[in-house]
Formats: sequence, structure tokens, C-alpha cells
Amino acid sequence: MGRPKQFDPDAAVGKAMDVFWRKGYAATTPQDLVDELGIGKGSLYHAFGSKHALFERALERYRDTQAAALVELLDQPGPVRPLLRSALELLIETDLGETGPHGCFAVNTATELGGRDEAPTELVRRMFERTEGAFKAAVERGRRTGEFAPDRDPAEVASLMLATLVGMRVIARAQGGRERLQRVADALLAVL
Amino acid sequence: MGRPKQFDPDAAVGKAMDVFWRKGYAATTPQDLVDELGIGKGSLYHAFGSKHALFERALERYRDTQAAALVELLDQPGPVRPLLRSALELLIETDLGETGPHGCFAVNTATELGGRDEAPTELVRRMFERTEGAFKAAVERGRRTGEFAPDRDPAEVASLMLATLVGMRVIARAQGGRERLQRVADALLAVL
DNA sequence: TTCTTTCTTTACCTGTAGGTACAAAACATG
DNA sequence: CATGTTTTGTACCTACAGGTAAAGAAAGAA
Repeated sequence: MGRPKQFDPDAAVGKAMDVFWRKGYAATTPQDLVDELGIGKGSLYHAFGSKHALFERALERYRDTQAAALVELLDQPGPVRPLLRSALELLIETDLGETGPHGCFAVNTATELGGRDEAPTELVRRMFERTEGAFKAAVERGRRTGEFAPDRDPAEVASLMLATLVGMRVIARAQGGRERLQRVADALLAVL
Repeated sequence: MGRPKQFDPDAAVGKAMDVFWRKGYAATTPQDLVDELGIGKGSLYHAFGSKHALFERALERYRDTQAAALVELLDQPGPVRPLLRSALELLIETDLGETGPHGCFAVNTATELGGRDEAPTELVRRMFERTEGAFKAAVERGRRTGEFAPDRDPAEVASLMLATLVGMRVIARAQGGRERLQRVADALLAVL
């Protein structure tokens, strides 16, 4: 009942994700959102309540698409090292994609709001934890199949991998360039 | 000649650095600056021109103090591995310091303004490059003294180190906690 | 076909961002 | 102590952030 929405809320959240991802939270204005989502300001606030609430939905969307894709990739069966290489390639390609490097939305949020805005900080913390968990599981599998030395502590290796990936995505935003990112990826794979 | 300034511009830049470091560029208001620098708005704009110009000065100050301290530490003579461990400890302590973790000002700036504001982006890029250069030099020294295997490519190792440190400082902002950071540091030292 | 409910549009509102303008104040010089 | 120069405080300004309110439009329910 009631008048039906003239826009797709899911698609709108997706577009909001793009905007916040590119510009960050503070630098994104209601007008930016109106322009990019293609809906009126009234509808925007009616549907989402506030800029902050929409930001949280956008971040959740990021978790459920981008972050989830990385975890899914790592959870695949088979040899582990090629998986890790694929994961690194995926990030590099994403970062160098069409509209210039916007890095990782979770990383950007961590540095912009970390410790000063609870809900987003917590969302990011959990994303990091999930990703690190997927790395750890991959290393454990690799250890069982002999791809990794058995004296390696999977938890330790996983936290190194997470930190390195996160760092890569920051460097990507600071005009890293492909060969710089590739060098980091090669170096990481070389020491594992 | 003329009326003398009633405040120390260098000290003011230092305080501005703290504010921008904590809150980021967009989220810092003129009022914040007035409050924390303890000078009137008139003086502020007379002395520094604009928020953006003051931000650049603050970032340069960061480079000349914090970033320089890391490079200096790495440039010291003697065994290399203890140096690297000290560098990691330094970052961990800085991040967990008094007023909560604000991470690394350069990293925060990269993710907030990278690719969208030229001068700061370039400043950050050069800081990263300098730091990576110091790492590379350290690895080269370590290779000559036998601390590192001679088949290690110093450039590659250095980029891994930079990415990992950068990642650590992001994780610190996302409520990393000491043991999480320590684990990353241990993992990094273990694979070198 | 009116009623209810939900969505959309347009208008409006308050506060503050980011500065500017100007006069008064504090120095140096002659 | 008049003058020129720089700094300071206060007042002021425009634009927009972030949102609210009210009235009309589009659906199903009775």
C-alpha cells in the first residue's frame, strides 16, 4: 500500500557507496548525494533518515560486496599460493580501475573516522578481522598441504598479510602506480 | 618594524598539525583552529592565508619532525635488525600514545585527499618515497654485513616494509590494540 | 469514490564554514 | 610625537550543510 518508490533503494545505496568511497564522509554533501543518486532531497531523507545512516548502509554494502568477494576468493579449495596471488591481483586491478584509485572504502573510513565515530569504526574492525581470518584459514590449509612451512604461525602470517594489503591500498591512493603495487605484491609472496 | 606577533607561528603550526592529524582536513573547522591555537580568527587568516595553506604547513611540519625521526633512526650505523625493531616499536608507541591512536598524518591525508588535492598528495608521495628509500638503504647495509641474505632484492623488501608499516597505522586507528600491532611487527621481522 | 498510507516536491529554516573588512593597537623611525 | 607598518579584535558577509514541514500525487483498501 501507499505510493510506490520511484527509485530502487538498493541501487541508491550502491551509488552512495561510490560517492562516500571516493570523497569520504565529511567531504560528501547532501547535494552530492542528490546529484549522484538522482533522487530529490526529500526522498533521500525520507528513505534513509540521515547522511550518517546512509553512510552506514553504504559501508555495509561495501562489506557485503567488495570485502566479501575477497574472502570468498580466499575460501576456495585448491592450492593456496595461486589464490593469494589472485587476491593481490584483484586488489591491484580494482585500485587502478576506471575512475582513478579510491583505495579501500574500509581503510578510508578507518583513517577518517576511526576512534571518533563508533559504528563505522566497529564495522571496519570486523571487516579487518574477517579478512584476517580468511588469510589465516588459507595459511592453515597451505600448511597442511605442504605449501607453507609447518613452523609458520598462521595467525602471525595472516596479520602480516592484512597489514600489507591495507598498506598497499593506501599507497595506491597516494599515486602509487602499478609497478609500485606489483613490487609490494611480489615481495609479500616472496617471503611467504 | 610594525606590531610584533603575540604568538609563535612555529608553535601554532605545531598545534595545527595536531588538530589536522586527529580530525582530518575536512572535519577541522576554523573554529577548531581558533580554539586550539589560542589565537583570533583575524590573526589566523592574516598569518596563514587559508585553511588549506595552513594544512600544507602542518603536513610539512609532520614530514620534518615525525617522518624525519623515522628516517634518522633507520640511518643510524650498526646492526640493522635492532634498528628495524626499534622503528616498529616507535610506531607502536606513538600510535598507542596519550590521546588515543590517530595513526599517521601522512596516511590519513593519503586516504582523505589522495588524488583529489594535488599538493598534499604530492607531499605524501614524497614522504613515502623517502621512507622507502631509508628502508632500502638499511637492507643494503644489512646485506653487506650478512644480516640479510644476498639474494634479497632491497627495493622489494623495502616496499614490503613500507606497505606493512602503513597498514599497521591504519589498523591502529581501527581499534587495533597493542597485541595486534605487535603481532604484525613480529611477523614482519620474522620473514626478513 | 473516498480514505489511508506512503512517496515526492518544493519551500523553508538554523547554524556554521570559510573568509573579508576595518578600525584600533603596538611597534620602529625620523 | 607624527608617520608608516604590521598585527589584532570585532563585526560582518555569502553560501551552503544538513535537515524539516507541508502539501500534493500515486497506489491499495473499504
